[in-house]
Amino acid sequence: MPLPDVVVNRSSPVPLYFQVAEQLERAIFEGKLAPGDRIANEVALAGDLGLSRPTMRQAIQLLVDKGMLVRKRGVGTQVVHPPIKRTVELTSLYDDLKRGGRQAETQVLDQQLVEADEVAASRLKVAEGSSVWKLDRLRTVDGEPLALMRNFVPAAISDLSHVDFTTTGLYEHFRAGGIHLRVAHQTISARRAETAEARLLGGRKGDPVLTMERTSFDDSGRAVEYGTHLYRPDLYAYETTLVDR
Amino acid sequence: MPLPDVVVNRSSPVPLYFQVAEQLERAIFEGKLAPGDRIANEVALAGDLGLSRPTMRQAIQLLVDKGMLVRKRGVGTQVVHPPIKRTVELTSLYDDLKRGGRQAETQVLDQQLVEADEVAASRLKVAEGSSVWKLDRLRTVDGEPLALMRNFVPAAISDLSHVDFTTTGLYEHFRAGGIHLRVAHQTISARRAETAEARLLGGRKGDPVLTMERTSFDDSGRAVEYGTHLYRPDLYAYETTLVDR
DNA sequence: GTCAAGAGTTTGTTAGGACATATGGACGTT
DNA sequence: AACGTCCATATGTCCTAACAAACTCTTGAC
Repeated sequence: MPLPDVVVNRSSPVPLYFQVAEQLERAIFEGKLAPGDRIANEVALAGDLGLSRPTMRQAIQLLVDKGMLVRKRGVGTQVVHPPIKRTVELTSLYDDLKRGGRQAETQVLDQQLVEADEVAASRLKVAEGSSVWKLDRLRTVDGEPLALMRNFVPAAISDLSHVDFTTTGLYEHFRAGGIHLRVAHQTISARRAETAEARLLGGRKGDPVLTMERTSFDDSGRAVEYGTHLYRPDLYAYETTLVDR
Repeated sequence: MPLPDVVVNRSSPVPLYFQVAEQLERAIFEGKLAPGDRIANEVALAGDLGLSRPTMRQAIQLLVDKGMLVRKRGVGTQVVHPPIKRTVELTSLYDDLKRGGRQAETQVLDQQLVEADEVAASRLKVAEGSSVWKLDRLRTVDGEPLALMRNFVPAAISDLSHVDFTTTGLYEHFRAGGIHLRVAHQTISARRAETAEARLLGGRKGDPVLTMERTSFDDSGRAVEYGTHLYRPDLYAYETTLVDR
């Protein structure tokens, strides 16, 4: 019965369940816990670590939600995760790339205040014709065009007039302004690139592009951002982990 | 302070937290709780329903994880969800369409035992050359070709020899056989259709197609199914809700 | 030998209580 | 008028405790 060497620090401000989850996650990524391995039962684990069972359960639940562990009543908890990639989080492409250590660059094509059209207004739940920021960017990685991104942000949410988006990601700007993104709805599909799009993405008219439409909400439930993005499918794929509860 | 009329049935086998979550979810979908509304605090809600606070929290947490509610410490819990579509669950396309009340039909193009090639073997974590079922299907909706699906299932997991996939979905077959899918890894992108693919999907060579690669794991952590699917992007889009924890 | 009943194991659900911490507004000071 | 402090509020974390339900394995009957 593999029982990883986890230790908790009670004087740390980091929640106990989170400390445990982090260490278990690391153990799985490092291969100390291999897929198929069963971990000790909750009661024993809690006892060994000097924690209560609910706290131990909370730690395990976090990893279950990430798709790294599965529980079965009467049986135990087993490792599933094939150590490929971390769960998709609510971050922007910019953050993703930056963490991956790749040379991401952004070109701002357009950045101005416009009147919201019907689609943007309905997605952002603002009145048609109201003031929204329009932001067109081209993202390149290692010199290669990767994504063409168009975003709308209600003027009431944030002022983008003096923000330099060649060095700052949109989500990064929100975080700095105290706006905490919590939920996003996404729709992913594909279509042919139009002439202007293809030129910017370094391809030809009619090339297939991956399309993503996204609306993000903050911790007050306000719609904060609506975007339509185009990706070059030969350079980008969208990865997710689904977990059944 | 909107406080929905929720009632719990203690003699029901359905967990209390789930009963509460279901009714809150319905209230949101029916518009009784509008986006932006704040619900009563956990302690009051628990008291009114005769539940303990942990149970009430569990109910709310379920909806927070679904992206329908957001919590803010010191402030309260608010409704986010724009009542568009339910969360993406770990179901197959067949289930999705069936629930949508559309006329989904399946044509089995190929269904045989083959030796696992390198890719399938590595995804399914079986030895290269070992026995796997190969299943090629064409899904049509309302008479229109929608998806071309290729799936591999290890022979050790399930015997597909006598299964009629024109009437049974793959996931449905797993459930009937006592295999419970828990986690799936997906990669979504796009490319041009090849000649044979385009013909089956009712288009032309070079048409853009949405591609999805998926590996599913059951509640023992076993890889159960690996599939590569092609979708017609004019008829299908992949929708998700991301939630930041 | 086969199958069913029962015991043991492990997660699932629920309760009740306590203290911590972030938020926002009220109030008072500068 | 602007700023900072304090307090009420609501969620976040953690604990102890108990019983329920699902699964596995062993035991016993036929």
